[in-house]
Amino acid sequence: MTNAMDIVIKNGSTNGSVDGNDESRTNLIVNYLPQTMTQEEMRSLFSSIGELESCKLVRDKISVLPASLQALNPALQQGQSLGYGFVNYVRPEDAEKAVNTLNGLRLQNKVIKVSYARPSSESIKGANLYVSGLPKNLSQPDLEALFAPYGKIITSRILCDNISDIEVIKKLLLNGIGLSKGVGFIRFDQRNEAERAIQELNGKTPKGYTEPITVKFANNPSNSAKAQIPPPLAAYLTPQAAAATRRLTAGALPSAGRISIGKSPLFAINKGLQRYSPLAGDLLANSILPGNAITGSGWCIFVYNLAPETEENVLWQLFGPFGAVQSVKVIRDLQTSKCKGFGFVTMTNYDEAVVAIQSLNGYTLGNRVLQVSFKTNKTKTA
DNA sequence: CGACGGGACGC
DNA sequence: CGACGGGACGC
Repeated sequence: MTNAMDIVIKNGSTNGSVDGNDESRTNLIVNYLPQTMTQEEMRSLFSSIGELESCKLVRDKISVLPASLQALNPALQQGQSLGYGFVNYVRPEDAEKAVNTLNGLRLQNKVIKVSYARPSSESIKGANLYVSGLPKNLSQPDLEALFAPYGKIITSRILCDNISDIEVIKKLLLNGIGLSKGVGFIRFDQRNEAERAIQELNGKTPKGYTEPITVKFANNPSNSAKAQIPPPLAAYLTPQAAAATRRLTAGALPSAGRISIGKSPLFAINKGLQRYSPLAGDLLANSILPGNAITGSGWCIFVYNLAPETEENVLWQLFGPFGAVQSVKVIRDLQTSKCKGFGFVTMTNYDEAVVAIQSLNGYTLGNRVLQVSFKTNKTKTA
């Protein structure tokens, strides 16, 4: 297994790569891309630095869509973005410049990471560890320090509780309870480094710790066998929507961690969803699909029972905490300029729109109970 | 107890 | 208590 063949670096014209091109100084890996970013958008961004040899956004190819629906739109045939990709420049100096200027760039709600891709190799796969039983006050540097003796750490992370409502924040502020769930991830450069860390740390109580920790290989994200969507519903869903639904079904709340304290109102997740929307379609009504999905222009949300004095900023404040908001619109009477009682909000990401609807439908704003749902196709003329 | 805009292929 | 992440090697 130990093979030095793939790490040969020479000054001359030859090297260890298969195709004879040394990519070690031109090929970049880009991580933490926004979910909605396409390969062409990625190409556009990185082309601004210099000429590209290639650009590849990695997508999952697992399809939840029947072939008949995919045939409607070629874009649906591709799986959802896995949030990372590769950019290979023609010139090493451009690659270097891309790392220096684009690493850390904020795109939508993400901060992208741009770094040199490691040479593709079997030895670097499956080097991600799942660690539990960590002290709640352990910092990320602490975690890395614990694992550093066993190899080169590529990434690390400590998971935190979802902050989905105001109660959690209150607890945090009043009691100073830590966010950490006591679990984290460590990705090593090499799998054998990860294996050694397991041998040395799993079940052990590190110095200064009071409890033993668990260290094992992290689950492979590709085979997360969570609740599946019933076929009739899946037939209407985009891959993104299906994935979001899977997460919701599994009880996980997407978009956690983005919360704006002090920008009230914040909201408890609404329990009794349906009764506030007697006339609205379901959350996943077929009337909203697949038109929105195909045009890719965002998810339009209908907001009803707004007060006559309502201004646009109210809608921004209501929906902003849930994710990327593209536009808001308060519908007004042309004569009086007073709000006619409803408005529209377009959000970029389906899963964020779902959470916003779930959270805001039934929410009492002033003395009015809002009704929030995906926009339907109703027209005034009816 | 009433319910789904308006503008428009754009640098 | 356990906890598996919006995404790190070309899905």
